[in-house]
Amino acid sequence: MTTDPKWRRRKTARPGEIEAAALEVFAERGFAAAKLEEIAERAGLSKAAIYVYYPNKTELFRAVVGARAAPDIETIAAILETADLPFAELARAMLARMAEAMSRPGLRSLARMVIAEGRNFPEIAQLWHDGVVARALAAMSAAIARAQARGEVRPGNPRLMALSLIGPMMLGALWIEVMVPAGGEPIDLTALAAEHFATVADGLLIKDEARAA
Amino acid sequence: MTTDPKWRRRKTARPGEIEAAALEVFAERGFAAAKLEEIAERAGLSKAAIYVYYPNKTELFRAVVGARAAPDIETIAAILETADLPFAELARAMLARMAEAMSRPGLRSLARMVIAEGRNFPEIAQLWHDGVVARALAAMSAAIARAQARGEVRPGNPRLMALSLIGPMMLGALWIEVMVPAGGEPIDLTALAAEHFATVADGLLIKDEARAA
Amino acid sequence: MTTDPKWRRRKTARPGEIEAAALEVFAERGFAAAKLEEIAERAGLSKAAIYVYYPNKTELFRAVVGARAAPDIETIAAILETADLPFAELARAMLARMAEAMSRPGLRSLARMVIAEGRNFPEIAQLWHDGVVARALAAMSAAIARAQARGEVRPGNPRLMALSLIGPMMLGALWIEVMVPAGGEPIDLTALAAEHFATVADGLLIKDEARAA
Amino acid sequence: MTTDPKWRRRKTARPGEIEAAALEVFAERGFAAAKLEEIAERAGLSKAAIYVYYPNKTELFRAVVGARAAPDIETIAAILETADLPFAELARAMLARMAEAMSRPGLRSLARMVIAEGRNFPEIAQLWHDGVVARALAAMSAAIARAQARGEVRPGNPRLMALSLIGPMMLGALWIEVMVPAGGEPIDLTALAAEHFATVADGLLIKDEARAA
DNA sequence: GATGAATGAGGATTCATTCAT
DNA sequence: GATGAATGAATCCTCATTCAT
Repeated sequence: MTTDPKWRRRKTARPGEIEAAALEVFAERGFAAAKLEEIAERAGLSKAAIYVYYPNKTELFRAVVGARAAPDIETIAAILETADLPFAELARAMLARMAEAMSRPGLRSLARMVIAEGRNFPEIAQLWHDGVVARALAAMSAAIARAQARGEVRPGNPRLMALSLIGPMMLGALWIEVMVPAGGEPIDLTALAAEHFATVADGLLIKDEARAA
Repeated sequence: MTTDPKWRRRKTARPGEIEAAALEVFAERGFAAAKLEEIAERAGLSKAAIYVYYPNKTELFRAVVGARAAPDIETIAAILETADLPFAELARAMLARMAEAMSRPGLRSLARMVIAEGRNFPEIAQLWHDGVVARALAAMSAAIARAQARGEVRPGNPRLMALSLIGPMMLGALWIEVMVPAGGEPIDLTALAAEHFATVADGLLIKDEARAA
Repeated sequence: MTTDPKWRRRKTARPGEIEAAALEVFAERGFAAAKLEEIAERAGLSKAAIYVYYPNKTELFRAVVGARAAPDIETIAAILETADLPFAELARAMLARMAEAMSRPGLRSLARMVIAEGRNFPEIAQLWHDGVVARALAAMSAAIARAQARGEVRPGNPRLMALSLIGPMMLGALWIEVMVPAGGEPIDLTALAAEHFATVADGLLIKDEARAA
Repeated sequence: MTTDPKWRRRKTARPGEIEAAALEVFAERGFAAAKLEEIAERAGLSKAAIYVYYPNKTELFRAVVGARAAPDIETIAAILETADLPFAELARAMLARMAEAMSRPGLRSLARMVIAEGRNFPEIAQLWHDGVVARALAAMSAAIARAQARGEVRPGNPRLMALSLIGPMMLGALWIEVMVPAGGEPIDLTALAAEHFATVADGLLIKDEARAA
């Protein structure tokens, strides 16, 4: 008759499990509506055990939303800093990478949470601004500016151009997060990346000369 | 005995006042964290009075988030259905109109709220999908398809192209909503619209022929 | 078929009822161990209703322990300030009044609570110090000093003499509060006041023979 | 490999260390508000280790408050039972001893705790009643009765007279415990003992002239 | 219609206590 | 014996909602 222990010491494994469960629940319900009880349940421990690792709900939220996007951002920044590639290659690779990153629900719902709770958690918004969004935007702007200097890209505000590049991928991700569950037509982010690359590289309009030709 | 001006206000004005206050509070705090007490305070009446007009918090939220975007959407759709304009004109006008609409905090925060609460309120996400986003997207896709038929726009998936058009404006709006309060550099949506139009119309890349020339 | 209303508006009556119930429970259990639920029960309302009148447990405690002793103190101070009475009369009357005041459980348990919780609620200790104990002590010291000046009372530190006067009454009250419930022999405070007066009178008074001599 | 000095401490020292820490914490916070964690910290061991020595918080409290006053009581009782001393000497010595005992914070805060928690822990109140207070009171009453029989002390209820003797010292001790931390003027217990002795001596003693007469 | 008063149902947090190591 | 990890049972407090007026 083996005794089934009520619990087992799992000090090192626990924080990860809790954060994973918390990410799920926060993503599903939002910060305020998320119940520690549900997080605890999904993490397979008791409500009180969460307090062994985090002093309160807010800190848990911070830990969950904190820096999780960093790895993805590193990859994208790395691509953009590959200075010797022609800009077209850079842009295509970057969009493809974004499509990939945004296809996984993790980063996507994280981004949605930042949008949702940023007002109530200014430090989290700031964390993401400083650590994620502003960094990505800066890397992209710099790459564009370099390409302009090389004569590959037309003149214009590089920061706004960077928004032109990223915007549709973000919109696609949010669409998947918000509209698809509400019955919206799904979007293939990879296809979007390809189509958007074509648009951004050469424009939508057929040139008059071409038409003329 | 002079009549208290509070009581002269027509009864019919009340729902509008409540919804305005509610929009503010929901936008600032999110659905779950918004308190009816605060809404009532801002609307200048008592918590209980809200229940005269709305059966509960959720219905109030629905009323607030429900159809508010419709007028803006109508304008945009109207532009897009002006069939006889060259696509370039359409796109420029539409982007300018979006910049304008997103410059006012109302629509912007509404959009953010839909993103934030869509998961918890599928019907609201659906309402926005059906009444706002999908309609706008459809109108834009149709305009693109017509332009393709006229030979003004290169071949490609019109829906994805529409996302390329809208995405950056949405991103800009969310940036203003979420990142600027957290210390992010502001964005001029009008400038973004112009720059994005240029990008989308002719692309970022300088053509080899042009370079050669 | 008369409906039995779940509750009735009692705005003005309520605070008093709540404080009475709270005094009981705080006195029985101490601050930390007192449950709002029990207070609510005894006051005949719901836990949440307490929060209509007091923002939290601590404030309720403050309200309960705050100034309740003031009336009794006024009486005692009034006696002591009757400057034209011989000191022996003053002392006898004051001790009798104290016996009376401490015979009612209200003030007695309040005093015990101040002793019990003073460390955890410094402001309450201070409130009692400033409003009750120090005032009484000062009034008594002043009366003694005046009596010394009149040659009725032997020389000596009036403040310490005042403690000699009050101490036994306080001890008697605490005995009733603490030891009697634990099986201690009861004490008749009135008898104690009389006996203590006799003890103290012949010790403080300069003997007639001595004065005569 | 040097032995960690922590482990050299003899096991038997532990209960004492725990009780010392517990006394501190119970005195500072009261029973209910005292946290085992804080006691453990101050005792330099883990919360769980306390359970090796005491089955629960209540028992620890009992152990702490239980018999600690006994030595002091013994001294006082011994003085009082020195039957051959004149009562004036007895009283003076006893008051001086009380002043001394109450000048140390240990006994003083213990007394305060008994007053504070007596209601919630009747057995502790009883323990103190039987082992400390009633014993002291009985010894003192007996001494007074003997002095009355010897004609040194005026007639009257010896028990009430004993309260007259002890009361001011108790009040002084409580003042130091409760009011001084709240900004009250300090009291010199030794001076109080002297002054109170003077007050009480000339009041309790049958005057020489009277005896002579 | 309007509101102040009241409440029930919850949810975060705390802490004495237990258990596996 | 000692402890870090874990938990269950509270308990405070909040807030949407209801009701008598």
